[in-house]
Amino acid sequence: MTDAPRPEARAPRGFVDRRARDVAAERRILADVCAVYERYGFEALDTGALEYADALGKFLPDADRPNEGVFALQDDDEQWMALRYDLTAPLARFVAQHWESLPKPFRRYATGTVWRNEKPGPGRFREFTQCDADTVGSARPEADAEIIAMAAEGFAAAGLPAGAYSLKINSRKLLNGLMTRAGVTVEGQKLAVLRAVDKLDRLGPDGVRLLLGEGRLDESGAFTKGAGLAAAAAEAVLSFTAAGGGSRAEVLSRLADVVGGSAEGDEGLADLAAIDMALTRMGVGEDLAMIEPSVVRGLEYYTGAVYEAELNLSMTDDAGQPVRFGSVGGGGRYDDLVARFTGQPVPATGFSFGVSRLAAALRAAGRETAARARGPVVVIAFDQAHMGEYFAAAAELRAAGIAAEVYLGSSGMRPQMKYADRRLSPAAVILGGDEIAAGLVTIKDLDLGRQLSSGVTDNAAWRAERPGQVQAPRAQLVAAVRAIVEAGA
RNA sequence: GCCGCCUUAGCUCAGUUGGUUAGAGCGCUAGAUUGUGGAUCUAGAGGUCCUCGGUUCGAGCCCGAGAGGUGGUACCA
Repeated sequence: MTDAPRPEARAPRGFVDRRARDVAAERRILADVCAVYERYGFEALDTGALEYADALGKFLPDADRPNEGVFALQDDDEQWMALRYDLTAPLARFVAQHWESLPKPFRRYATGTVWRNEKPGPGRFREFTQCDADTVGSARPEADAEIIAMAAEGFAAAGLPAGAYSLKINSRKLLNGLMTRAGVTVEGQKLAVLRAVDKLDRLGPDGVRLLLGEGRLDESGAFTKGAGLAAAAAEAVLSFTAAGGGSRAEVLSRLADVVGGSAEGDEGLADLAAIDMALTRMGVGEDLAMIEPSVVRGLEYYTGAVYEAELNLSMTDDAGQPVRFGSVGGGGRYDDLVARFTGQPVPATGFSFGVSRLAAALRAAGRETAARARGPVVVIAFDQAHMGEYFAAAAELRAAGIAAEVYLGSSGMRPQMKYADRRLSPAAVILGGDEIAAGLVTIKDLDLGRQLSSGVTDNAAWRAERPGQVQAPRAQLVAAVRAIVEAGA
C-alpha cells in the first residue's frame, strides 16, 4: 500500500443504493404500469440517457448556466451533452427528428432513469425513475382525458387502493384568464402569482394572501418576496383558488363566474368540460379525478390542461413524524415543445409517474407486495475434495427451476449456515463424506429451524436437536428440496 | 440560493477546567462447539477525532475560515 489517502466509501449525495427488495418493488410497479399503457394503445420508445444540451436547453431554469439543473459534459467535438432530466424533452426531440415517418397522433410510453443536478431533500433525489406516456399530434381535450384515465388506472395497477390517491386537474388557460381578470400583466408578477397559488395546499389561504401581497416570513426565518398585488386583485385570485370542491361540473360552474368572459378563460372552461365528459364516459369517478384550481405545476412549458397526482395516505416516519409525500406524478399539455425544433406547432400531452417516490410511498404505507427477497438454496461447501458433487447438486436444482448456489467462501460450516440464514435461504443442502458414502443427502429446512429456534435456550440442545433437518436418498434431492421450498413460499 | 442545527470506530453516541497510549454499546471476524443459524462467554480487527489555519509548553475540547451532512425555505422542466 502507498500513503495515498484512501477514498471514502460513500455514494454521491442524492444518489441511493437499492437492494434486492427495493429493486423488486420498483420493477413490479414498472411492469404493471407499462401493461396499462400498452392496453391503452401506447407503443414503447427508448432513447439514450444523454441529449445535446441545446435539445434540452430552452427550458432549463437558467439558460446562461448550462451546468445548473442538469449534469452536463463536453464531447470530443466540444459539443455539450447533458443527462436527460425528464423523458418529455427527449420525446420532443425524437418526434421532431422522425416526424415524417411517424403515425400521427403518435402515442408512446417510456420508462427510464432521469437525473437532476439540484439539492436533494427528503423524498427528493438526483437520480430517479420515471414512467411516461404521451400523445403527440392531437389537440383534442379527449387526449388529455385519456391520459388522466390511464394514470388513474396505472396507480391502481401499481397497488394503491381506491381512495389512496387522486388526480387534480386544472388548465393554464384558466390561470391566464385569471391574470386578465386580476389585472396582472407584467410577466414576472404572473410567475409570482402562479407560485403563490401553487402553495395553497401547504400554506392555506392566509399564507397565499401574504405571498400575493408583500411577502411571507416562514418559520425558518427565510423571507419570500410576494407578488405585490393590490388587495382587490389578491382577493380575486383567492376566490379563484377557493372554487375547488364538489363535482367537476360544480367546480366548472363556480370557475365560470370568476374567469368566464375572458377569451382564454372561456377556452379553458370548454377544454375542461370536454375532459369531464370523456372522463365520465370512461368511468373515471368524481372522487378519483377532480378539478382543482390551485394546481399549477412547473412554470415553463405547459400550455393547457395540467394534472397532478397526490397521495391521500397519511403516514409517519421512523421517528413518528408525519411524512409528507410530494406529488407522485403529473403532467399536462405542452403544445410548443416540438415547435422548438420544427417551427411547426405540434400539440402534445402526457403524464409521468414518479416511480421511485411511488415505491417509497407504498413501502411507507405498508402496501409493499415484494415483502422480502428470498435467497437461494445454499449447498454447503463441506470438503474441498467433493466440490464437484456440490456443483452437480446446484446444477440439478437450477435445472428444476430452484434458485441455488454453492457456498464460495472458505469458512467452516458455522459461518456457512450463518450466511444462508442471512440470505433468507429456504434450505441448506449438506453433502458431507458420510452422506456421499451412504448415497444420501441432508437437507435443512431453515424456515422451520427459524421458528423452532425461538424456544431453545441451550446451545448444546439446539445443536443436538438439528431442527428442521431431514435426510433423503441422493437421487431425490430435487423433490425433497422442492417440498421444503414450496412449503415456505 | 437563503436561514438554522450538526460533524469522534461500519452504526448510535460518551469524552471532566485544555494534560500522557481517545472509549462504550451494537455490528463485524473468529474461538469455546474436531459437522450446524439463535443465546452466552472470550478474543480480534476497525480511528487523518471533517479539513486547513490560529492560540497554547500541550488541542477531540478554545478561536477563525472552509467542506460535508441534515432540517426548513426557494426552485422543481
